[in-house]
Amino acid sequence: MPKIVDHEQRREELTRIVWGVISRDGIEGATVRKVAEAAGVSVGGLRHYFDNQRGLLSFAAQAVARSVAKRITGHLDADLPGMQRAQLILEELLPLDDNRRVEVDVWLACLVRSHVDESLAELRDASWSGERHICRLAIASCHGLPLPDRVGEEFADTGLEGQAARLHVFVDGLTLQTATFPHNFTPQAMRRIVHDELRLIEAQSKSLRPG
Amino acid sequence: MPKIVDHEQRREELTRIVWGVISRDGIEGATVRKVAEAAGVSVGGLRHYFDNQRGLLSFAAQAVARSVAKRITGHLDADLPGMQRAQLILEELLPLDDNRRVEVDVWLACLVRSHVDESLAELRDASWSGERHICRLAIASCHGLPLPDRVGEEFADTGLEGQAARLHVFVDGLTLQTATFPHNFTPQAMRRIVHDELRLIEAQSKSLRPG
DNA sequence: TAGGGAATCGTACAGGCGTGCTGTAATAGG
DNA sequence: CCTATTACAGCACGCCTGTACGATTCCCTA
Repeated sequence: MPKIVDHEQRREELTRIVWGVISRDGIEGATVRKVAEAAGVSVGGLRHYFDNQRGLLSFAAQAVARSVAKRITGHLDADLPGMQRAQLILEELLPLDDNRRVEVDVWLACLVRSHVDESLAELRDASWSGERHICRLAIASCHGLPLPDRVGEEFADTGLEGQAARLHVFVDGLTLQTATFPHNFTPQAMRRIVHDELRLIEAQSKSLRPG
Repeated sequence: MPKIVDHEQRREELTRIVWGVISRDGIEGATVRKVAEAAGVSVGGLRHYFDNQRGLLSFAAQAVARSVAKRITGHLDADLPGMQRAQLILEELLPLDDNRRVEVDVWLACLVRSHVDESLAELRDASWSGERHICRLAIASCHGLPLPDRVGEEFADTGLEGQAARLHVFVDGLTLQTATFPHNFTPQAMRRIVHDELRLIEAQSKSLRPG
């Protein structure tokens, strides 16, 4: 058996190629031919790893979620001050460098396409839950509270839960704007906006939980 | 001269059709054939009003901006309490009913496509400026300050300008989330979220501008 | 060393796409 | 009534798409 290539690893490699094509040409420009050309393989060769185009795009979108989740758990393992950890967690969702910019482009493209393509609906909902979880992690870190363990675990305090929902909206808006108008936001500006927001949340905690 | 139809009015009618197709099938599904079928005309007939597909989509996108602007100026002319006016202004940007939902779908689809399609770049930037202006109008209304006259006119107070930028991010995030996850937001919930945000801004004004 | 399955290639097909072009019905002005 | 002009229909062309499938190359195993 000439299993010269690691099947899963090759899929990951090809996924990076797909990200690049989506980021450059949009999701409607991510045709099997373009992806194959960018990867330096034939269209037939691509289909040994992905049954069809839908599977290709779906896998690429899932890979974004995995990539983000991996980086975030890395920050959770590190021993950092709460505010700094919250900052780093949220920064993983923003287009602060080329890698994250590509991921954001893919995320946004798939999110919008999920309006039409039902094969992305499940992933879209998972993305929502994951993002909300990330916001809860940031809120908990910000206030020095114990971090929620699993996705979907709400705060008992409805005030904190409201803060997480608000932060979720804000982060999505910031992601949308920074991805769509990159010339309006330097990386420093993005970090500053996140920082200011976290300070605001921290300040609100004092009025919510006096003592 | 058999000018039986008003050219401009017919373009507006067809534009509504285009909105519906984009909302249902996405912008990549808005082909000239589908639009023609939805409008009950032939592809050739469509081309008497729009030179090509790009012009069709571009006009439809511009029409969204015009439609929103028209409703907002209506609220500005009305004599209302500041907070209520700010609320109504911002609500025009959200998918609170079927009409606005379609507009939001078109807006979002065009915004994302503008990443790739340079023919939408100008409109995208105009949309940004217009939205920022709307946020400034809301901030001014909220604080009982005189409204800025023209698009692009910044507040002299950098604190107010920062509030407008923050509100802009928040509104974009709320629009994205409510458009993408409509089952998570009832119209009442959307209004409530906007209301809470305006109250927060109002409260911040007291600390920013004591007296 | 022989063979077999994995990996990849290249082509073919059917369908949808934007767009150009021609034909035709209908009306307002002379 | 005649005719120029508008509104629209419909077809044709070339391109690009996703997918199916047979051919080919290559490495590992027996």
